[in-house]
Amino acid sequence: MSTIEKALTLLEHFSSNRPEIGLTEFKKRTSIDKGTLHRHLTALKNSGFLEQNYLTKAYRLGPAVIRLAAVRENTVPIVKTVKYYVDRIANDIHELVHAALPQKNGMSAIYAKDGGNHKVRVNFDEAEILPFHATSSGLALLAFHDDTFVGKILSKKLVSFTDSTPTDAVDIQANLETIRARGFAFTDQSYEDEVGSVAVPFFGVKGDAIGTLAIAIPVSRINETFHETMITKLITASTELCRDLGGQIPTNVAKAWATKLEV
Amino acid sequence: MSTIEKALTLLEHFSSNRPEIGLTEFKKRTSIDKGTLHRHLTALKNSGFLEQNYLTKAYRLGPAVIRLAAVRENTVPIVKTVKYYVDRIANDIHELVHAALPQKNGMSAIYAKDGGNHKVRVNFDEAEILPFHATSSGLALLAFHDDTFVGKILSKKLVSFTDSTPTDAVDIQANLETIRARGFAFTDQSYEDEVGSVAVPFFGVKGDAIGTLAIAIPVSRINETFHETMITKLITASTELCRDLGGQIPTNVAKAWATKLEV
DNA sequence: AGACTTTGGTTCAAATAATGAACCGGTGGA
DNA sequence: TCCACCGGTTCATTATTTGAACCAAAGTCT
Repeated sequence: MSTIEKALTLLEHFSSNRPEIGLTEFKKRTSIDKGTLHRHLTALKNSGFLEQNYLTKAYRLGPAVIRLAAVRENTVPIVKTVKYYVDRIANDIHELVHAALPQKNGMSAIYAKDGGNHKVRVNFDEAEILPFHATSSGLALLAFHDDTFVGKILSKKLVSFTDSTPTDAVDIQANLETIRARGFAFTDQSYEDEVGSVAVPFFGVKGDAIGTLAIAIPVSRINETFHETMITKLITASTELCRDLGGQIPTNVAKAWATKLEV
Repeated sequence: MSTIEKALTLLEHFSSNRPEIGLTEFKKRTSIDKGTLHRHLTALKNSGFLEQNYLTKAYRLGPAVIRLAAVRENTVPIVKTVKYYVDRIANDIHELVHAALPQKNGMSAIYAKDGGNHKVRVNFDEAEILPFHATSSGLALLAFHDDTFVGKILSKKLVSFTDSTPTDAVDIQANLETIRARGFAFTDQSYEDEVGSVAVPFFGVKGDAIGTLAIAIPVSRINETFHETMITKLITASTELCRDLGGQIPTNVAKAWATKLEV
């Protein structure tokens, strides 16, 4: 791993829940030498990717990322495009819908909308990293991503979040096979207790999964017919989304989705 | 300069006008060895900061920046906060208003609104880098930033964009002195022909300039009273903005602004 | 008040990774 | 068929990164 990658990995530790991280805390989280850490953090600071709270000396994300995100969204307007479909489904089924993109260690939600008027809601933190193996988003993406990437993810230690989190690589591989055949993924309390979720991938020009559309809902509200409704909505939206983004739906997925929609 | 900084500098080359850059084009723009460049670009790609157009092999910004920007905005909601004031001024004076943050080599607009119903408009590309020495935003920021930073900027070669671009470091230093006394900056066709602009800084907790509010308008529409109106609007907005962000207006600036508002 | 802990930050010889000139292989004209 | 241009790779040389020990300041306990 190059020095550059090592340094950029540090940025992954920031999230909405952990917006500022001090030198010592970084050391605890990474087991990288303090001297090295300090030099990396300083380099990131000099580049505008970090800035320092001048009182606590803790580091937080800097203004450079704002500009880059604006350029990226100008280049590939994924957030804007995805927003339309997430809103549509959310308003339609009155549940929490989100879209997510893959990062190195999990999916990152780029937009979410809670269309709910229910009392029991799933809480959801944008910019949180959703682990691949424990969420429907993650599984839906892995199923349609290249094998080497999947292998790399599943060879790491798979953290358990609930009693139902799958942590056996072989089981997960089998599940991915099923997901590939079906064209969608679902999980039952594998990441948070009492929460189930359904997800479909959407595809890029190469027919590779570049992101997911997903619905997270309290298990108490799931039943057979609603499950089917959610899947239909997701499939329809993803189909249109792929068209908007110039993406190509792999033929076997297109076939699986078509039979699902007919029923 | 560390390897990390060198690699991150590559990201500065991307903008809305130049969303994709190939290896050879990078080589032309940077005069870094091709082998080194390729390794750096690959490292950035592996970290999700870049991705490759699979047909042309050109690099473009990747999905990692989206997540980081979301976290940053969650931590320090500058874009959201600034939006209110930019919109207010734009709707008020019917001209192009924007807010910008400093990057390494210039200001980057984070939000812009054209409140105009005029035929002649100033065109404006968000995520473009506005050079410090040629724009009112840049000058307003430099005037209230630390001297070492200013020295670094002014010691580089100062590119000329129009016949009126100031390129003499001594002249600019003198101008910065004036801006410090007045509390605002203005330029006359120093970056684009026929375009003038006015800008005020806004301040962080330390009383340091962290960004600017600015108005860009065709010179034909500038006159004495309108000039004064623009400055008043900008000063009022920046004062409120600093309050929202918990920033501290340096006492001499506060004094200069107060006398301006009285008149 | 003084000792101790914890914080961020720095140093410099040893270890390692970055560098770049030359090279490779594919593609698209002329 | 040749040539130019593209992205990408190789490997000996070179320069940077690394990390254990150290420093200084601020807080905290006795």
